[in-house]
Amino acid sequence: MFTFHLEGTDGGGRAGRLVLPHGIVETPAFMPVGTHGAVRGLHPAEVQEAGATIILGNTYHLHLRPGEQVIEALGGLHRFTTWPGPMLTDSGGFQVFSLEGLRRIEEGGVEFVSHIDGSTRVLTPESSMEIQWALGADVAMAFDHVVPGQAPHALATEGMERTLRWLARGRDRHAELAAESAPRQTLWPIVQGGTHADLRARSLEGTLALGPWTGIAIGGLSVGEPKPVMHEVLERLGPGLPEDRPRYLMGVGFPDDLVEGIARGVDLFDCVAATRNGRHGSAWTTGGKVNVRKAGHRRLDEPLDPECDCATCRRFSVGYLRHLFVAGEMLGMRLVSLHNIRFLIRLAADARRAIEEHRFTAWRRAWHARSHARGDA
RNA sequence: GGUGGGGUGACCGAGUGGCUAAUGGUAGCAGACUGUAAAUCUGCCGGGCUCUGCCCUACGUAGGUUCGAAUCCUACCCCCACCA
Repeated sequence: MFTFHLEGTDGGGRAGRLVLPHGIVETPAFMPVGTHGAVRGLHPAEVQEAGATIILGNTYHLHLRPGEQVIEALGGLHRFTTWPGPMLTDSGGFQVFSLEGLRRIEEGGVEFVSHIDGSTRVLTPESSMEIQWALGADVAMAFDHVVPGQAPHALATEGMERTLRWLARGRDRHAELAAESAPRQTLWPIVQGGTHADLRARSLEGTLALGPWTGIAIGGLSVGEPKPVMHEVLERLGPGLPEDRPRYLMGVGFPDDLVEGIARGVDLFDCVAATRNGRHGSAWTTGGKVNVRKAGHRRLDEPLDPECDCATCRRFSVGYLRHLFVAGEMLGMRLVSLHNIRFLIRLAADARRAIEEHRFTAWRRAWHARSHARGDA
């Protein structure tokens, strides 16, 4: 349980197999985000059919609504949502970042003003573990302090050091909870440190000292810093990361980010962009980014991406998708969300195959050539 | 036929002498979105140009008053309500 087998490496990329209580995750893999216990707009069967092996839930949001006690009473997050495979819950640490005007950070924990009813909610490293334990995902994440990408050294230091102190507390609480029952959930730490090389190094060192861990996450990236900076952080971190543990780059990314992350040794990704952009009518395709709503698509009788095997592309024309968006039909948002998650899942699977077949560098080069041809960033 | 109300940019609808190419909203067009406070947000939205500005056209139609009119006056056309 909670084991990771590195099955092959090539051109910086890693092909692996992560074994979790609810199933196996072949890596590299993209994990769709289901904040409220649902990948927004999609039926679990659709998410499965798109090839997802593991999805996320969110501690903060599920704590607010419906509350972990309710989910526990209904059999835990898996039974509640009917998602049969592995799940991972984010700790609420990202909400410390994203809900910045609605929270106050103290050493003990973070006080949030609920955006739902204005009530005060406190999340601590310990309570985040208790909530996640009650939710019962395969993987729980440490409660961290995420700072913006432009954070100066002092602030990044504060967030990084606090993340380490909170990690020790969360680890201890999680161990207490886990000691009371059969193993069912593992806890992964999160490396912070912003864009500062020295802080990232210290964060990694401190994190490993608090281990052992069954996996390790890299947080605080794609939060406003330039892309080359993110790449550099990953490159510097790589050599220090245990080879036999999965590496999870949190909150990333766009298609190019997956390719570049994989090339720098990342095994797991998650990102809301697939579903959010999908709801907003923006699709990733092998031909580049497509704005489904564009007027020029009115009479386009072709699939979004002729190379895509998703349920949307197999059946519907862009002309129809555009109509759904213009008419405000929710089906349009669902169909493009579905396409986008399939696109990222297939991208990761293609990369995996290329690594297994030792042609990852060429595969990556070909990807960028196409990327360049279509003028993507 | 009479009386009263009204005709504003694709649509709805503010504006009642200068700060008005004309508030808002809708529709339309384009863009953004990275561990989801997001089915959200931003920009453009009469035409033209030698485009940090200039010119033309525009508030039912035609004329008038005024330095200046979508705003005041006259006539006409059309719409609505009520009365005959």
